[in-house]
Amino acid sequence: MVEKKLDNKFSERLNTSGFRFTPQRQRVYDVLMQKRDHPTADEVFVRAKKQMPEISHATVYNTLDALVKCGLVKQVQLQRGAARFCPNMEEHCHYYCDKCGEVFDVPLNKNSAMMPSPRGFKVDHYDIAVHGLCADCAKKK
Amino acid sequence: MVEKKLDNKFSERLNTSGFRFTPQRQRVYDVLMQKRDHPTADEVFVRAKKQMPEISHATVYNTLDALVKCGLVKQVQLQRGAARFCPNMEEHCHYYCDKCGEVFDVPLNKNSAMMPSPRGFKVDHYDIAVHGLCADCAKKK
DNA sequence: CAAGGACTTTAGAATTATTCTAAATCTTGA
DNA sequence: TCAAGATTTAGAATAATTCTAAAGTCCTTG
Repeated sequence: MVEKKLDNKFSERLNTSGFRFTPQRQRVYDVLMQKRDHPTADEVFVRAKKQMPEISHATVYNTLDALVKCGLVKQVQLQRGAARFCPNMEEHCHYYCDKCGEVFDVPLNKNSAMMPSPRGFKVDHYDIAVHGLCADCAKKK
Repeated sequence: MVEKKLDNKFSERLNTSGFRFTPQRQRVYDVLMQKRDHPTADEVFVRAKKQMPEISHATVYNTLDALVKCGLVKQVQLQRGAARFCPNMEEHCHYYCDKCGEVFDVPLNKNSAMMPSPRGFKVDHYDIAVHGLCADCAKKK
């Protein structure tokens, strides 16, 4: 029971939040790390299936929730419809093109602390999106 | 055709974006103004129905979209699931309690300009949410 | 090793949120 | 007044997510 501890960071992180390591969870996390384009749960499902054809829809949803709870992944809700997922845990904000749907991360300097703090509110995390047109779409318009 | 122009700000704003004034749109907007608790489209529908029983679901959705396009209302996506709507067009951010779901606006000082600007990206608007626990829920925990 | 328990996965059903469709109605300008 | 275009409506359709029940896995204890 002791020797599996050092498996890797990923497995440790799951464990400390009370989750077990499973191949499905590894696979979902790998999918997110491999192509960092902020896929939806369904896109993750499709990609995960390529190497693990028997994985189910529900597992992908459950896993994404678990990873969010572990602090391994961020859930991003940029518009109505499907949530997107992002394994970049650095402090950053999302630039979102309302035309083509492209999303990209922009690191955030420390001064995000400029946010006012209503008394008593216990901040968990900030969620900052910038909507507009990406360079390409802006040109075309 | 001329004398309706000065109806009110609301109607003007619709017109300048190519929308017509309709009683349904007025009603939906009134609902948002009367109770500023960031209702979902469905909650708006229920409230609107009280004084306008024949209003339809689709109209509420269409209207909310129209109001967002006019710049009269903001759409807020704080979590998975239903979008919420907010008639406060001042620069502000949303504090959201992940436990009880309460949302409140906090005005934002001018220094929101601190946001980095990737070259070529044409910013339309910022969308800033702060997740955590409201004072009440933080106490209980 | 066997049994029990907790956690996880799976397929598919169910639910929720939103969008679409087609027909009816309304408004506006010619 | 008429035609075009916008709007509304009920209900169907779609999309996104959650739920359910059964089966599988892994660990711990006897």
